[in-house]
Amino acid sequence: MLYRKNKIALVDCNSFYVSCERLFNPSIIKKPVVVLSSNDGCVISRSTEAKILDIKMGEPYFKVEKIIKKNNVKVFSSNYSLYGDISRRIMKTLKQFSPQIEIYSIDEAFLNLSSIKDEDLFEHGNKIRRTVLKWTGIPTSIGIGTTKTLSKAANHIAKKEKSGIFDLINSEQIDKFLAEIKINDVWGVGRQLTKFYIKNGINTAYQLKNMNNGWIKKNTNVFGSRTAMELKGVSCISLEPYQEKRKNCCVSRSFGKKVTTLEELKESITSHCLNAAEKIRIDNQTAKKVTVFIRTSPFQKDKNYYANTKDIDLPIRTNDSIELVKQSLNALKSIYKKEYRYQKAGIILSGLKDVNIYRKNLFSKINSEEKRTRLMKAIDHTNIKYGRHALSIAQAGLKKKLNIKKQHSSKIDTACFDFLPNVKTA
DNA sequence: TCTGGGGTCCTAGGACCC
DNA sequence: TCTGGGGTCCTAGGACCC
Repeated sequence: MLYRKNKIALVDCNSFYVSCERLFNPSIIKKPVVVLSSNDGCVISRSTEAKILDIKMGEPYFKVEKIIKKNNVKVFSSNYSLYGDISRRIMKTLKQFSPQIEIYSIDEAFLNLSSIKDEDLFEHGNKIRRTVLKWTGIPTSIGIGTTKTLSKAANHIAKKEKSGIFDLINSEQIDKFLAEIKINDVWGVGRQLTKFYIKNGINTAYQLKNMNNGWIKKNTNVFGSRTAMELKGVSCISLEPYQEKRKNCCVSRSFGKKVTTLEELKESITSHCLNAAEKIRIDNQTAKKVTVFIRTSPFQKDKNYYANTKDIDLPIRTNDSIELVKQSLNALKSIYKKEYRYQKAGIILSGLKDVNIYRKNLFSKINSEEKRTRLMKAIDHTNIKYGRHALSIAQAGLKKKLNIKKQHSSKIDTACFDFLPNVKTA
């Protein structure tokens, strides 16, 4: 039997959100820069210069504010439509290098490079990096291995290499490199598993690779054993080039200021619900269940903590905004308690299925249903044409934007000519 | 004072059936 | 009312990812 080994590359953008901001603002190149999560809550992207200042990933802004001010770190609120737009351009570029591509996240993709000769892998990776940089302006790192987990590990090393590429396939000292990767940096090993492995004397990727599979299976689960097998070079997690539609759709936000009244919560839930409904309509899906959740801040330990969720099974699966809002407001009323200061509210639509799979419900009045479908289409159309929230329903409230902190926005809009970056020609 | 948002998959346990 | 064994399906909660 002809055996062909897999060759998988993981392409990962360097400090992706920061790099996107730099595209439109060259003055911050080589300067310390961070991008904050929504509500300017946490640091979610850092330039190399900011990492050196010991600003950690996920750290709350207020905790690092001193370091930031002192070192003149540039701060940006996140601009997801910009990042999404740049991401699509990058993925389109990557597709030219392998039709077998799995877009894994906004800034990462696995590429199947099995058709490339071993000796050409490094140069091929180089070409990918150069092209992405030239066409989109975003720097990347590339790790190459025989399994997804190994390509992730290789990427970890690539981040520290000057070339930005690391190829574990042609490396004669795979074990030496794996020994340098800490167990918590292995893809698939999170907090709990790290704790467990360290307790059992497993501190590096190399040690995990050499553990007896029976032991791992017995003490963790199939996930744990898959990760270990993949480190051994046995492919257990296949590349998935086809993007499946989502199975759940969650829209939630923290409040800029704590919220106490039912009225305010209603506004936020309505607005989240409208967003979620629009998302699943775009994907041509309907929901079977809607879940509403609210909670107070989990960080204020001395104060009363309250968190609750309510599921509602929909009698008929739907993507109708008006119906979904009605149901979710009912759910909200059943869990709202007035003595609390709420920090976050959200909604989850689940049991999502393609519209076409389910025929129209036999008992619904066809006429009114079709009218409703047309109304939803009209709303979506108008919002695409005139901007989000051009059409909404009254309950969503017009004041809600006031309650979202976004002090450092670059206000870049890639759909607007005014923001085209300037290119100096030599 | 201030601590993100959106996903997937696995597992255990309950409900139900024969 | 008591007794057994085996199977499926569903769901909540946990762990993980970016």
